[in-house]
Amino acid sequence: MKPTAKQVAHAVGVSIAAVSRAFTPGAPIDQEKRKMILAAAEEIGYISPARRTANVVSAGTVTLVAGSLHNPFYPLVVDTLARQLQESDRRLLVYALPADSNVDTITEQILAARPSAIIITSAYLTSNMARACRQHQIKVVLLNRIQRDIRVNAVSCDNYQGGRDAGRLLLDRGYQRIGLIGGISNTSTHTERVRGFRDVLAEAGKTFHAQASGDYNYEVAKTAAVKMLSSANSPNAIFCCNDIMALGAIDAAREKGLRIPNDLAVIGFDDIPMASWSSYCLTTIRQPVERMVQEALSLIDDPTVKAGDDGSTRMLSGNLIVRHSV
Amino acid sequence: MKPTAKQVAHAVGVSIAAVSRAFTPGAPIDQEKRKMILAAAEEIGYISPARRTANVVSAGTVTLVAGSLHNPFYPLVVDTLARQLQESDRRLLVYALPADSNVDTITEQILAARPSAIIITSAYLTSNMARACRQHQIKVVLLNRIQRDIRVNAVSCDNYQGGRDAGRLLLDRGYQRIGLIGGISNTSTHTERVRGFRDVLAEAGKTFHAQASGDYNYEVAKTAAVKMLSSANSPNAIFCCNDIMALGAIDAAREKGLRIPNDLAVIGFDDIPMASWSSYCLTTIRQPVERMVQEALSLIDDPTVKAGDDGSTRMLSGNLIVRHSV
DNA sequence: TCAGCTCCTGAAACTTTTTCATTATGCTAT
DNA sequence: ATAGCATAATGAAAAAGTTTCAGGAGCTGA
Repeated sequence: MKPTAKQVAHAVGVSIAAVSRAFTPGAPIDQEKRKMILAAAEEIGYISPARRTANVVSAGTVTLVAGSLHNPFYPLVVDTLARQLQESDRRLLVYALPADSNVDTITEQILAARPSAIIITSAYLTSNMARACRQHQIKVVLLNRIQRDIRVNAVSCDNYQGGRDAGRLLLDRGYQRIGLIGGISNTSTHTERVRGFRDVLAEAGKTFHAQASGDYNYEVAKTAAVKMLSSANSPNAIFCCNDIMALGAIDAAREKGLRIPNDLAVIGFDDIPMASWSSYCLTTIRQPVERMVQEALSLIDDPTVKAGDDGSTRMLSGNLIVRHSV
Repeated sequence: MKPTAKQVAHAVGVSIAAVSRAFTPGAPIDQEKRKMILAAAEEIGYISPARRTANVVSAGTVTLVAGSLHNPFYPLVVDTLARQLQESDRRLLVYALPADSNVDTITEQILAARPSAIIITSAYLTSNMARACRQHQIKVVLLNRIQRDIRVNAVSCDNYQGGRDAGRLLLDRGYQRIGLIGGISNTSTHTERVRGFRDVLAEAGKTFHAQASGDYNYEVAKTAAVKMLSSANSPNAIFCCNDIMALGAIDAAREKGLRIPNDLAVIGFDDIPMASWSSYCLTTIRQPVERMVQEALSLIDDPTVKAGDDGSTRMLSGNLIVRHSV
């Protein structure tokens, strides 16, 4: 038997009309009374019809908070997510963050839409927002981001292992002067990839021959690569923390007349569509986007995963895709 | 006096229950009868309560139907749209169409969410869907698409003029053997750009020196360019109907040892971020994405533009961005 | 032909919203 | 102080809308 307004009215000792008003924003009713009614309604499990239809609309909606879509990896995520949601008859709500801002700037806006689940990628989850989500019973999943200070659910490629794989390949191929172009230094993707790469080099008794920051940006990485390749005794292999930087490095090398991979080997990370373009044939670590998105959604769908709980991290291994740039 | 279900019921000659059912998805009612009721309701101006509350919820949400996000131009649109909507406290709902399918495959899904406005880009609006939207009082705006058979609102870059500008530049620079790599032939972007380009050449008494289809795809365009450049007496300038194809053409030329622009001039269309990468420095026609999105939203916000009305087309001029590929 | 089935329907029961008359409350001008 | 007035909150009842239910129409297969 479905709970009705009548039951709530009886429990609180008011008229049915009062219950209806309690659920209507702007209706003339005492705030104290409204609170009591809302509390009683929650206890009994009564949901007003208006709220019911609103729920139906928002139930099938997953919210994605993305950073800039300039790195082609993220459109890939959006695309995959949208498709997978469509298959299960759900919708995708997208927020794009202004460059280098954190989630807080639009937290209120996001919460106002009362989403039932949020996927955050390429942006920091602040403890502020984490608390708000916990309070509102909203599930949060970090995608391609890991954050140690806030214990929330996260899905990520095994960036450490990916970094190791990249390093191992370069070592196996016998490259001696190995350089690194890093991403944005306070991101988990950057630190983990670098750590994996460094560890495997260290195990072989090697260190970086050269090192620079590329800011996860084509132009910055290209400039860094030019500089790196201009030095005497320049590296003959470079690991770039993502693909667009790797493309920048390749273009830099070509401008200097170096041939890939004969004069310089380049390896990237992500496997964006451009990596397979025949001009680049970039060797890279493929992030299993399809499966990452699947995992993120399964975390959201899993009823045993509660909104307020401390989360776990699901780590998926990437695939070394060997093309011709190494 | 607000229109009621009773009036509708009376007008059609059915029970009030039937009217209620007509507005409830999945309720058992004859489709013919539902249509009649919906039509009468529209005439009388009756809106079901569920629809009414749903409207409030979805009022701040704009739906975008995009094709594949593989062409970097579309992530640009998504990004811009998301930001502009955020500024006015609204949300963006994204649908991604599986490659080469039309809107019909997800029409029902889209309509089930009861959007108040839809922006369609990179996908055909079928008359089917147009009719459905008209029935549900949903505003539709085509972005970067024009369709002559269905009169709906559209915002587009002036592709014809852009094609002309491209042609003029090549003529002014004195190129004699001019080739064309087209996009997908039944899109308005393709036909208009080609038409403008062809017209300006014709006015100078010239025709295409070579012509091929690149399918709006890097690899296809690159292959086409290789073939085009292998023929005896190959073109020394190529207009590509969008930027990724132009990048393909440049890469093809370089593989054949040609230098840009000395041996081959290439001009694209869109001005995607990669066009400005220093390896390409692609000369191209910039689509004014920011303003296109603005116009699309202003069409949606303009209360004098009615959902069911025949629409108008707003044409914005593109900008010729001269870099070093011509 | 007819039982069995599905699908559709209006009446009626039920739920919720809205209207309306009433009361309570507080403020102002005398 | 207190009459006069405006405002807000309330329940009863009317109105509006949804859901249930019993039946009827049409189809199908024995």
